[in-house]
Amino acid sequence: MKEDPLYKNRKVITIGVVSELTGLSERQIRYYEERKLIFPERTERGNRKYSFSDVERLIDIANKRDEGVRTYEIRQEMLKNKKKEDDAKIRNQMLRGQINARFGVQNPKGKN
Amino acid sequence: MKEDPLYKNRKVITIGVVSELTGLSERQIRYYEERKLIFPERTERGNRKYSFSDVERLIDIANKRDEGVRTYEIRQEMLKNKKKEDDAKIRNQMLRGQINARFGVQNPKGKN
DNA sequence: CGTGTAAGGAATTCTGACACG
DNA sequence: CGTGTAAGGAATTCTGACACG
Repeated sequence: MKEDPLYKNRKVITIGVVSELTGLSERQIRYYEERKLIFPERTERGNRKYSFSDVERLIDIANKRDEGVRTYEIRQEMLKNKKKEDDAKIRNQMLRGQINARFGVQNPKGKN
Repeated sequence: MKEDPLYKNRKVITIGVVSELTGLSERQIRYYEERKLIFPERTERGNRKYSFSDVERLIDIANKRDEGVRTYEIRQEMLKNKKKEDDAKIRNQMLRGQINARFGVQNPKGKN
């Protein structure tokens, strides 16, 4: 896990600025959240906060929408990609497991 | 000049979020601007927008203040550092000029 | 389905000022 | 000097709803 200087993923941008950055209306941005295409965090009071990644994703979404792609379809595509990534991650972990079993680490948790 | 993915330097964070991020009061943040330690941009209406760099600089400032350093002194230090950078930049440009004069570029602007 | 809009309220931000020290 | 605070107003954001298509 990398840490802090992942400016790209830190949720700090309010919806007004996101609207400026993307050219989308606040209505649209909120609607894409309703359709589970985007997942802002909230301030204590409840104001939405977005990351640069979110902004980029919104621009992607806007382009897809311009091509006539439905929000549902965009979501399906997202889920498909996510599944691929997750699968890759799991394969990776299994590989590590194999390696440790054969070559490594008598005492994985450091217990006695 | 690098371009867009300089997330670090894009002014997009409102003062409320900056306050959360730095632990400083909005009053303090505005005051450090008054003392020319920090230079937010503004939205159309006039709301301040800060970058991640600004946030980091504010954290630096807060640390200096905790050590008792005055805002005036912090500013002097900043200006000193800036001067160094600018001087380095100029030396760099002069060097390029020398190189071009001796070895390069008959037609620097591409004109006929 | 995707987006606009008016509605009402609550939180945000702004500026200029007084306060203290 | 550095920061808190109350003041008043303007812009922001939120939600739920009606509208159109």
